[in-house]
Amino acid sequence: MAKWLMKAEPDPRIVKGKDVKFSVDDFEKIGVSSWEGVRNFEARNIMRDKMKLGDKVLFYHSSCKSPGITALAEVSKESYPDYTAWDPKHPYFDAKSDPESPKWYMVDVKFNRRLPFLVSLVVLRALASLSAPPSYLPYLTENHLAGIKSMNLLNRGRLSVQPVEDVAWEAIELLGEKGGWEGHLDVKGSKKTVGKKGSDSREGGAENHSMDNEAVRRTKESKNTGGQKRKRIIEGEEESGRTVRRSTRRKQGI
DNA sequence: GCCAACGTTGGC
DNA sequence: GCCAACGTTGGC
Repeated sequence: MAKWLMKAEPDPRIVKGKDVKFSVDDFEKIGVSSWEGVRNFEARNIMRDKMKLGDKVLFYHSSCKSPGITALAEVSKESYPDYTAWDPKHPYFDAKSDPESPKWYMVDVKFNRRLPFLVSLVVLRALASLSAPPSYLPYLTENHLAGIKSMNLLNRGRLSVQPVEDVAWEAIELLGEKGGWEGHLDVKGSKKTVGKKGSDSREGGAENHSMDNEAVRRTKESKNTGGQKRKRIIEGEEESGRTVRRSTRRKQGI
């Protein structure tokens, strides 16, 4: 059984007069949701070709105060055309998608359970900067740490539907279940830079002298330093002509 | 609100 | 088929 991570936006955002937010609260309430609105070929291909019934899903909060993994879910229906692309009134309308040969696909995902601890992006980045599992997370193995380091989430920020390795899944599940980094990793560290905008962004105020917070800071400084240019071949398809460009978001399916 | 990263488009 | 320009993503 394969494993995946899927992003959604928990904060309200109006597109074409409709709110496209979809939070873990919404998800839990609704139980099962279609995953419409993905307008990126690689993510689409994963949903269309790879995601199978019963596959496990990490539910991720994106574009919000504390981005991170909030819940576990699973695929409850395999791919079918994303019909929202055909409705001109819909936020995710795409004039290039034709019911006769659908361009965009989606799956249904079923809410399983919340993680007691938010496994935030900040925490994951901080852990990924360590060379060994920290002593305050005794359940975290070297393999887990390696799994975290190689997560698409950390290395390919913009892919909204992405594969997750078994060992990374296990690490996330343990972290979300057990926590244990409080007081060690500066989770509130996602706060704004105090003072000037733009230029020299340090981490907000806090005089963090612990090794762990040092890890957080270092991570932030060395962030996505572009680096390797990658060429990504999206198997199977070249699309021509202009399309709706949104690629990551989705709307709530009510 | 800013802006780096990067996916997509389209001119050549 | 390359690559500059463009527009979006999404963390901060």
